Amino acid sequence: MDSEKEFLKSYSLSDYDRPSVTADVAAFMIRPESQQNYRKNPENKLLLLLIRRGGHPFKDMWALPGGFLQRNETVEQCALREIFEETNVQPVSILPVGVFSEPERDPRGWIISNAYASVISEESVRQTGQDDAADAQWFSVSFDCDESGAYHLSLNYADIELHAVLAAEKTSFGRTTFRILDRGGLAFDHAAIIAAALTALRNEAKNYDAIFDFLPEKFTLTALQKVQETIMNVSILPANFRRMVSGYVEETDEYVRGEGHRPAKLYRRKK
Amino acid sequence: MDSEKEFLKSYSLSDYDRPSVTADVAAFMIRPESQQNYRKNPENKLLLLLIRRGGHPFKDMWALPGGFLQRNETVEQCALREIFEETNVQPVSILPVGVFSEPERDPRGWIISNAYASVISEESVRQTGQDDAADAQWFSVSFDCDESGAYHLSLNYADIELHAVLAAEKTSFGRTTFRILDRGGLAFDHAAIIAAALTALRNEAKNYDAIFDFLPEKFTLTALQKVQETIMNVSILPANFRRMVSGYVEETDEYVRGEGHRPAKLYRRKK
DNA sequence: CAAATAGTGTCTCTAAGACAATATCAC
DNA sequence: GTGATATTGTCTTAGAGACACTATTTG
Repeated sequence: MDSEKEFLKSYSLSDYDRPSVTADVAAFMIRPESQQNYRKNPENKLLLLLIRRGGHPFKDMWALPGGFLQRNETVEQCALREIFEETNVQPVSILPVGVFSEPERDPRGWIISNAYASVISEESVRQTGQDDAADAQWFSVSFDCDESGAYHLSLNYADIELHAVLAAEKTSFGRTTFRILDRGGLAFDHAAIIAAALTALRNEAKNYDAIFDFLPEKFTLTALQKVQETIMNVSILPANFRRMVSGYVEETDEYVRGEGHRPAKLYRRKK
Repeated sequence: MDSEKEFLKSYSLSDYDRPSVTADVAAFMIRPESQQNYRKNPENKLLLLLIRRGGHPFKDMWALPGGFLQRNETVEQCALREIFEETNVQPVSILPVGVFSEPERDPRGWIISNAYASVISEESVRQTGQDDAADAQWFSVSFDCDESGAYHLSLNYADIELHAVLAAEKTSFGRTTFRILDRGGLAFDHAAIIAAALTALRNEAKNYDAIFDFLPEKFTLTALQKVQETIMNVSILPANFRRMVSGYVEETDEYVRGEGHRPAKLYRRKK
């Protein structure tokens, strides 16, 4: 073991060329949109946090929050730190999406990105009173495939509309990666990262793992169902949804009253 | 755009501290073990490629093949390159397993690892006539959970037996990560990487995506079933397995004869 | 009572597990 | 014929989709 100590003392990593490493986070939130009819339940909108770039490159374009990996932290911790710095919210869960390391992906040089998706509850953002800096905004998201097989990612905030076009490429093990055809106002390769993050999020939502973190601790089953429908972009019959999530939730004693219709029991995530 | 060019000219990444980045690959293969009775079909063994470390740190311990990311390649390309350098086989498919970036994971300094699992057919290894260097060997793998919840990873080659013990930790989105309790002769945090790779591989095998690459282009359904059983560590009734994979394979005109029992039709992966 | 959601019951259909039965070869 | 695998058919069961129905509240 002496020889190992000796070896490490003389060992230097500086001979090798090293990339800069970042963590970029696609932070999602779901916001209820109130209806005209007071009796109707609100519809949901899926939102994604974007930051307007203040400097070059891609100045004034929109990008995912992210930053450089620091010594003494893991890439997961870096992702959590970046999200907290932007939103003042500590997300409960982050989901690894992939590593983006195309040599030419960043004009500043050799920078590889570890991408994560994270889920933030609308309640926690409202409570922390996030300062509405003009350079950080929640964009509503739509992501669909057209007849020709091209994927369209639309992001909207106020009168700002970003529209990226991507091609899906099958890779090994049934995975898909996205190639950017038109980055549509998004910086770097972030359109491809967002597409991958949405795909990962939908995959997780299949087994109800990704949906609870969008909501407060106690929720109605209808609210949970709307979250699921918003993420997966499908519609589900209430009877079937209740049966399917019944194993993942438990009742509380509380009800939501005063909505112009039958009160709904509040549920909690099981275990 | 002039100002962007100007900015990039003066931009330097060298102000930031940067980690070294590696790709480490858990390369799996399945080898048929011939039986006493010539009439019986062979049993399968799951094998993993390990390299004996020639230098410090962890000198003489066993490690996954891997190496430093080079400029002008992606981490996937780096993983493929490393596998090719060790086996002379170009694997068809690699599966991202995760990023391992604990600050203290490598005594040489700040080195983060991108882990991949890959699948190699026994046929391709046999054809390329891999040189049996004593420092690169295929170990048979067993990975199980005991009653107390601890995971045991056993790797065997000839009289070498490595036995690592790990604890599973639930993380967000129903994912599990492994913490090493006893690294059992494996270098660095590679026991945890191997555990994560096996978990990822089993997940992919569920939808029959991971099993075809273990076999040559044409195969019998029984051979395919044995691969599935070996990876998932379960046993399946032949009638049911045939029904389940029927959508993923297509017949050929060829048969395997001379095995002491009814000839089996050869199949091919569909599309 | 009307409008809306909350919640239950049940029929059907599909896919997987279990198992019985038949087919076909080498020796 | 014997012993092995190859292959097919069918009964059962679990879970998801469809849909009809009841329950409860506000205005």
